[in-house]
Amino acid sequence: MAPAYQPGDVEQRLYEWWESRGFFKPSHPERSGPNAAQPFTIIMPPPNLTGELHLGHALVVSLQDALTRWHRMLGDDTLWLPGVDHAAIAVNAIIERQLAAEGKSRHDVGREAFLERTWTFVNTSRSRIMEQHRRLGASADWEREAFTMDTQREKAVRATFKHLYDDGLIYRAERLINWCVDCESAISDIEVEYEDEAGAFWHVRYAIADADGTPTADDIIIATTRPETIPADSAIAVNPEDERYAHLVGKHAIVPTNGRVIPIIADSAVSIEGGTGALKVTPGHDPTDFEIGERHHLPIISIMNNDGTLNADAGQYNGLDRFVARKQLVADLEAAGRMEKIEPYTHAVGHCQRSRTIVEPLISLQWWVDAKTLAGPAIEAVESGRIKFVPQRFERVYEHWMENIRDWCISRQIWWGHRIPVWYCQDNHITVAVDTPTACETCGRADIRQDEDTLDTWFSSGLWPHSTLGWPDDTDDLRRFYPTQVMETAYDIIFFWVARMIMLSLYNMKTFTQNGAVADIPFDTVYLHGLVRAADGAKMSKSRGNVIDPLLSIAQYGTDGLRFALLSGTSPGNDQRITDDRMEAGRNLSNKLWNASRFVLTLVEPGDDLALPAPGTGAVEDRWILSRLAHVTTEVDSLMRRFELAEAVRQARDFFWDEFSDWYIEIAKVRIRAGDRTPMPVLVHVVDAVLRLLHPFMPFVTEEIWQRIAAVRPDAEGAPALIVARYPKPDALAAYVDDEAERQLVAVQDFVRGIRNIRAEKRVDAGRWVEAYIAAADAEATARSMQAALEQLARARPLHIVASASETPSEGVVTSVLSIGSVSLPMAGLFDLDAERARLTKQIEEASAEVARTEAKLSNPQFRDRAPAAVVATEDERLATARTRLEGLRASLAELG
RNA sequence: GGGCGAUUAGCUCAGCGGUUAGAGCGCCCGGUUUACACCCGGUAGGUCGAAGGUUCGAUUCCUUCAUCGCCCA
Repeated sequence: MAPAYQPGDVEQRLYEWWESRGFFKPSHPERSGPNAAQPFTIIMPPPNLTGELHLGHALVVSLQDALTRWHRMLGDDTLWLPGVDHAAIAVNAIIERQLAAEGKSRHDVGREAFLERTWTFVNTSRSRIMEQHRRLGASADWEREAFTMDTQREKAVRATFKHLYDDGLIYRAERLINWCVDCESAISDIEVEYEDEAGAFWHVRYAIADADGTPTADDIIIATTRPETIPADSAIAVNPEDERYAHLVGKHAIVPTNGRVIPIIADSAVSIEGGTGALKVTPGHDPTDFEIGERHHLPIISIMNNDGTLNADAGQYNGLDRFVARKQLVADLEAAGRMEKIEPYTHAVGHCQRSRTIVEPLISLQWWVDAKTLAGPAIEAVESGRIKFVPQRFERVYEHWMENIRDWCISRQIWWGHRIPVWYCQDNHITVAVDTPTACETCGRADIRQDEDTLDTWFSSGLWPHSTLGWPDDTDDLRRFYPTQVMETAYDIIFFWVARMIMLSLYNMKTFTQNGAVADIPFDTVYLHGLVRAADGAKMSKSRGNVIDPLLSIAQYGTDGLRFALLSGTSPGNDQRITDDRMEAGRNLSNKLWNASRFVLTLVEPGDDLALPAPGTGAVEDRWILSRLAHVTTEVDSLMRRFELAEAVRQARDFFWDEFSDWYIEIAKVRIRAGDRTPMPVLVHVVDAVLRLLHPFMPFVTEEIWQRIAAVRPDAEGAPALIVARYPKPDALAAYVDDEAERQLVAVQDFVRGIRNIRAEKRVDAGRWVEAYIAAADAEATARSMQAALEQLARARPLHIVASASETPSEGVVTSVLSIGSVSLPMAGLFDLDAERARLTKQIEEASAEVARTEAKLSNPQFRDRAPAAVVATEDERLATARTRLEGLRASLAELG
């Protein structure tokens, strides 16, 4: 084995081997009998196919792969199903940009050629993002890889559309929608992002009309942030409580740009404090105004074209771009003396999530999903606890959103995506079908044409938990793996994915049963992770130029190093910062695992008996490390069950590095050099167990080493690879828990540290051997049994082990009094009486403080009465220990004279 | 406007009712101890954002406030 771990030599080879052996596929179809396995399924939330691999993906893969590998090792029938999302608007825009570069529009080339071109792009892009996922070690079942646009998913989309339509939950209606001028498409409410922008409140003076509609001298001033919509005004509204305008309600005003007469109405939606208190009402271009318009039966005037220019209804502004029109209109109002004042004003402006351009509310005929009806069961599923969120606080975010949900606009005016499965005949009869129809359902005419629009990408993503398993067909996968166990995604995606997956799955799967019970939920746990931020806490983005390329990190630190960094830094629902330090720590851990294992492997000799000793037998340090392993195994198990992956990996790491490597191996070395082979089974066993514990987090280095371990000690169950070997089970190790051995080893560590401490303090050369005394108290037998190891670790020879401090010399020795016993080093020439006195005095102060603190606590009758007995007992014990130590220190000081 | 999160050692973060509050990195001191310098040994470093309250006991629970960030309207 090489003296340092080289991830580059290992990763690709192992990955290909795992995949070729079929280890990524679910392996335990048996659900009853002795080998019964329960299913564990994670459906990968589909990454956007245009995406370049970033650290967000790396975190997703690290988390989902860790959960998957853990469950696979637990023996579950484990499936991690990968897939890709077709990212309709993004891809459509890319192809349109390509065409634009050639001086063409999509309309020039036509739908068919456009889609042909799109598919070519999609097929290459798709494989790249999944290839990159493989580099991260994703143990997903690639044979089941799904795509939101493939045939099976298309079938699911059409079936869902038809069912919803037949149930009256999908309808077509003309309503105010969010229009993206750049995408030339409607987008849904959640695809609009609001950003504060510096704008203005334009205060415009509208003349009051008399009964004939002629302007009077009287007027009313409105404040607007969107003067270009003035030609579309339908009314002026004031608050009914607003006394300033009470006399004008019921009268009429004149639209300054075109002289149209509009009513002045009272509506409580108008804020008295906002602006001038008088609001121009433009139902065709503002959602609030649209609602006011509905209440007052106002006409809806639409003055904008789909490309953001104004239309003929805008009069003289016909043909102008919306921003040009605004400037022109403001200039005209100023010229006409209608502009009272212009006030700087910062307000939230809606932008298209994709194109970043300002969204226009426009009236448009679109397809809608009745989200309110679907939300009912979706709320119930979470409130009843059938679906749980980790961390739980996001349940409230989810419920709040669901309770206030509005109908979902699902049609898009772009070509890439699932074309709406609706056909119209000449008489505009509607036919909705799963299989492409040849005639109108109503009148039988054959000349039908399909709706030109496509569906929101998230409509197909919302079906993902069941469409990937073969729904609407009755498939083995669906019966075997639905409902899934975990949906793991980022918290900022709750509304996009999680909410819609829950709504649509509950709807489609409402009659699905498992073992005779309704099994409609898509997953029982939603695990939400946070954002990966740059080292300075900033969000990573291309425009900031602070993006870390995971592939470069992998090249530098190994996949395991990167995964360790991401996994040890994540806690449910919280953002994390990624730094080189953390990845370095991961690389170092890989190397430490490699070297510790390499060392153990070089020690193994052909004749060694590698069977673990029975519980309670063997050397005290063997019992100690096995007891610690049992504790760590239990701890990791319970942390994993609570999705505390970072803490689990830390515990495993700390055990391996601090206890096993720094102490157990060092102690075992001494025994082995003396010809004692009994540490061998313990060494091999602990390395094996640590590799198992860490495999879900750092799959490559652990597998690479484990293969060599298995070569000298084959897996008890014959597993050919760590990826399919058994995870350490807490109950199997419970018998090895040994409190007394742990207590004894704490004393041993204290002896060694005590001596090292004095050596460092007295500047004894690191390589020099010194004489030392250990007054071991009730760890005497242990100290004697470990004499050689103690000598080596403390570099102390001759080392005298005695029962109590009274048996050590008192002249010229430097002493440390420990919780159990004490150590002292004869210092001869180096001994400085004053320094020693000062040292002991300082320690006495600390010990006295501790005694005083503990005494105060224990002498409080309230504490004795009300604190749990176990806590009181701990304090009693602490006091006794502190007193003993204090006495020892005082005795040492007294002996100095 | 409503809600959520964060605030702990120089940095990044654990801990979330009961030890003298921990880790990694960094700093300082010492190391060619035959697994590992991607390492080993030893130090230093914190009134746990502020103020109240509950409790025998608060970094941990409650209230208010401050700063930063996010979500919703």
